Amino acid sequence: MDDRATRRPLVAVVVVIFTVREDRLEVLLIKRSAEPEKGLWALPGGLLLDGEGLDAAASRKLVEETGVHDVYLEQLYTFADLDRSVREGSVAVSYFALVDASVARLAPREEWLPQWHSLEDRRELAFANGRILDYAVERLRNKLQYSNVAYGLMPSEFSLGQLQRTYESILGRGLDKRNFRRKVLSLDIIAETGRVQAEGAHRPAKLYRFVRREPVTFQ
Amino acid sequence: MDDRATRRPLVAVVVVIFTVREDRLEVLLIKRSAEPEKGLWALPGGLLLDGEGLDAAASRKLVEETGVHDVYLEQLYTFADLDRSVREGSVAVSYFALVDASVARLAPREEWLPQWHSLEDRRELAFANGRILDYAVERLRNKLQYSNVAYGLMPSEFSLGQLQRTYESILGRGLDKRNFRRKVLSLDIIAETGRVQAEGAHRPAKLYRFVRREPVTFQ
DNA sequence: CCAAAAGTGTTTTCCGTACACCCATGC
DNA sequence: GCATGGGTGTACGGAAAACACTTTTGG
Repeated sequence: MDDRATRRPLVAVVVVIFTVREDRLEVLLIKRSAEPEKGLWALPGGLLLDGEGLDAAASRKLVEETGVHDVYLEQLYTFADLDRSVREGSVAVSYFALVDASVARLAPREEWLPQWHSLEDRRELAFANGRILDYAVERLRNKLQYSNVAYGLMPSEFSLGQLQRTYESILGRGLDKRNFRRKVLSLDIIAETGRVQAEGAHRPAKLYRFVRREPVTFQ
Repeated sequence: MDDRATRRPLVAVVVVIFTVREDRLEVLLIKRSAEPEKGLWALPGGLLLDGEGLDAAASRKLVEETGVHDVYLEQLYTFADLDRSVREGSVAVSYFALVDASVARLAPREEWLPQWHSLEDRRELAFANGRILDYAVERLRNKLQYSNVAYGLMPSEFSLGQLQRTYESILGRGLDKRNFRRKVLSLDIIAETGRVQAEGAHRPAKLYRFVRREPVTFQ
């Protein structure tokens, strides 16, 4: 075997895929079907294909696991020696993504099964995945304040109430309705569609859409 | 030759080393002594050594080029295919660092000569180094507002005037003296040493030191 | 006494937060 | 008519920004 080759680090991507289901922030985890840490849950990831770029690999992983493309995807941080199952000296470039759970179609595998997990429920995380997850959540919560990332989680039309519940689920705390509305409207990231949504025994809600369904940051 | 080996990406680190000299923000560049892009200037960097971690490699590069250790060093972003001289499929993990120019001793090589360059003067930058540099400057300016990173650029004792000039050099704009003093003092990152510095025909300045010479972030 | 940098407070503006009531609808 | 979520304005407090003069020294 080529001696230099064994010393050459492998490069992998790891993707923290978030969604909001039933007012809970959830993350996609894969059940490991091989040693080490077999049976535990881990963030989806894998090696770069020959000649593939980092963003491309992350995007491919996202499609493989959820079937969605063109969602919010951002590089987070790069770790060395994250997953010792690959080999010592490996490097993992982490990403985070936001998908609309109602659009995602999780790969229906027997082995390496993907599944949404509530964030609290992280007892059985493999490797240092807990650290990445914490970091991703922190970044997501920050980004929410001064960008339009949430477009990745919302259907094409939505009420301000729905949007607020999504924000609250991610931030893990309640928000004041009036302050929330003033804030998101002042950012000019959403616009009225002119249509309303009548559901239930109460006043129908105006519907909004994101002005741009691509990353926009302020400040 | 092992076929898998040729497809295995190489991992490099690239370090954006900043300093402030004569009230100008400067960056350390290395003159390339080999093709491609021979003769152009590039950010210092290199491959990981066998078993070396990312932070360790960045730190080693910093010592090799400037002789300093224990300075502010932070991971920035990871690029694929940055430096095509290494090989296609390579990955470069970028870092940024801050050093006191009066302490740094640049490696006195003939080949691959390191040299401080003003930020404006970037006509002859190799590869995509310009992008990394822009990103590093942006991150540095942000970090300055809510951390004590500047400790890496200041001598052990300094006046508030000196500190303000350093901030202004990095931010590229003037700051109000009173607001600046109120701000940095309120952050509790510096403390009076009790000594003063008399230089020139004017009132002597009180000297300060950083309370902690290690990364501290607020908010 | 003059030039030069050190040092010092007050006012205004803006942003985040706290807070309570009426509106339109289905049943 | 009542329960339900939709929709709206104002007041307060803290941080950032604007702004000018006095102090201390060396020559």
